[in-house]
Amino acid sequence: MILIDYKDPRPIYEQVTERFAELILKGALESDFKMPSVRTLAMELSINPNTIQKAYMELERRGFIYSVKGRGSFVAGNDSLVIRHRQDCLKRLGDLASEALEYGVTKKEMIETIEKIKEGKS
Amino acid sequence: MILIDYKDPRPIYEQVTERFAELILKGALESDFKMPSVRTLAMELSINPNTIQKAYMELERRGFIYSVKGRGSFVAGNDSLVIRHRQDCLKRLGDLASEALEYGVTKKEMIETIEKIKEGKS
DNA sequence: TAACTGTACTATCATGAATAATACAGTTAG
DNA sequence: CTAACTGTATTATTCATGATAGTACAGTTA
Repeated sequence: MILIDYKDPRPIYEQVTERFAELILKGALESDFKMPSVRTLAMELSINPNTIQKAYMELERRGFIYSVKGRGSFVAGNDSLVIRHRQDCLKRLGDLASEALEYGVTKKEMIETIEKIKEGKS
Repeated sequence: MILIDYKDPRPIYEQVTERFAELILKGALESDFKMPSVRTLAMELSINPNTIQKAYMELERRGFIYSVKGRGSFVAGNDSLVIRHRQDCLKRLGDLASEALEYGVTKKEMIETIEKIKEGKS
């Protein structure tokens, strides 16, 4: 479910955070799904529990999960998260396109690039 | 010409590198323009000469400038760099669009976003 | 020749990521 | 009830990286 890439320059806690956010946003993890415990996941990934704790705190701060002392951490309802993320994707795309325009890339080229994308190539 | 943003999480040498790359790619610095010397620029920015040295080494590695011991560093010819950067922009845009597709953003939304961009809004 | 250039090297410091080891409080299955 | 699990918090240590500081050497130029 989670893989750590030690060639990735990003810190481990960030990779874990992003990976779970991705799974939740793509609907791979249902609402109220019980997340692996901090200690269990740390064991599985052969890393320190504090690193997982940091990732879970960040996921909770961003609304992806909720944690209950003694019970565990669970996936939060994700409808508004999905909507927010789509808006964020569009914003990032617009920003990147604006930048590309400044470097001389044309809107036509960009639109053609998007139209050429094969759907479902994950 | 160069400004350091201490709120930017990126290291200083990277900010300097990216800023010069931007100036060169946008044609603000002509070929063979003499770059400020390592020590001069360090003085101006109130940072360490080694930090500028690192930025210039990176700029040279990426083909933006060339350095001559005793004479200085100079902007390299930038035609192929510009072409390469436009291709890179398009690739990044395509990658981001592919990712957005996986999160449920439609091509139509993306294309509309691009079409709405006001040109020359830098 | 003096003052400038790039380049290289070593040492030091601050910061953040990660580890390590506890500790405490709440939950739950046996 | 209790043992074993949960999340959470805290402190100390290690390590890598960015940045600073100081020095040195080689080449250029007015």
